[in-house]
Amino acid sequence: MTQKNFTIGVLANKAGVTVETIRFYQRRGLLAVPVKPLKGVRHYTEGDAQRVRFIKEGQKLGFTLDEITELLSLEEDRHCREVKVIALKKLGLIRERIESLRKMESTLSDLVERCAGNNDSIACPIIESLSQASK
Amino acid sequence: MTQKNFTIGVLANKAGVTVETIRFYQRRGLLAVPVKPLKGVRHYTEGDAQRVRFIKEGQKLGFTLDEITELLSLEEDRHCREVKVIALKKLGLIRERIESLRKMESTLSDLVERCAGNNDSIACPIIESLSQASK
DNA sequence: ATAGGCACCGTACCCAGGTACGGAGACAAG
DNA sequence: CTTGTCTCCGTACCTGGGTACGGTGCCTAT
Repeated sequence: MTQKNFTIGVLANKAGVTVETIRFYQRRGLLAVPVKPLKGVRHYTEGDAQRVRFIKEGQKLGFTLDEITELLSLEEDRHCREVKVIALKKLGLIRERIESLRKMESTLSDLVERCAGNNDSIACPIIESLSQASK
Repeated sequence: MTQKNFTIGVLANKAGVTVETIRFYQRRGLLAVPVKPLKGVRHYTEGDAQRVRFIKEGQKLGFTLDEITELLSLEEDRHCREVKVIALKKLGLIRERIESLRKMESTLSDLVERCAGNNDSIACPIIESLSQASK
């Protein structure tokens, strides 16, 4: 379980990232740097691989590395409440971003629809709209 | 119309950005640098203010500065077709982003719902999910 | 014992869209 | 005519999440 059994390159491979990314996570404090024997290279465990996968899953849900650091610190013991708070905040942010993009989508699709797309029309509605600066 | 009438600070104010931003747009080639009289400061026109507002409107619709540069170059004459192509590409990207965020939102809201939020439960579904690394 | 391939480490660079700093010149008010 | 506020200009820095480089050390197979 605590057995150190593979090198950084193998760890990177197992977790689906590059060696540079592992080292980057170590610098960011997301991943511990294992003790280096006076002669030889550092050794990593299955737990390290699991941790990197946790980070990647967190990113897929939209969490930043700072948030993931916090989530990792809440991994052990019962911290459901704290975790839920972080998740709800992220959920709110995601919904805001969706709403903001939805507005862009709506305006832009309307403009595109109104744009003939031939170069004959009096004026391009898209250009017109940008020039209006309606605020 | 072509009358040069105000300074960079006034331009920034009119357009709702900072002086630094104006200078940044000049470096990026979005905005021309007016001739500087041998003695004195550069002067800007209402057209410059209009152009900065165009840039800001473009950003609100999700366009990058590079895309806005292109849109600005298509402002004059009839380039409706080319403009529409750019807008459609952007629209596609926005829709992709919405879809990606929607998936996050769905997964995360499901997890949040399943999370009791008290620290008593056996295991936090959110932490569990991140640890699964289901890919 | 030596060659090739990793590991180690510090540091610099990438993207986008700015923001900040600092010295020097210009200009308007008092 | 001096003081204070702009302007001008080059350059460095910021966020986030990495990617790249280059010299050296270590390990393994031949």
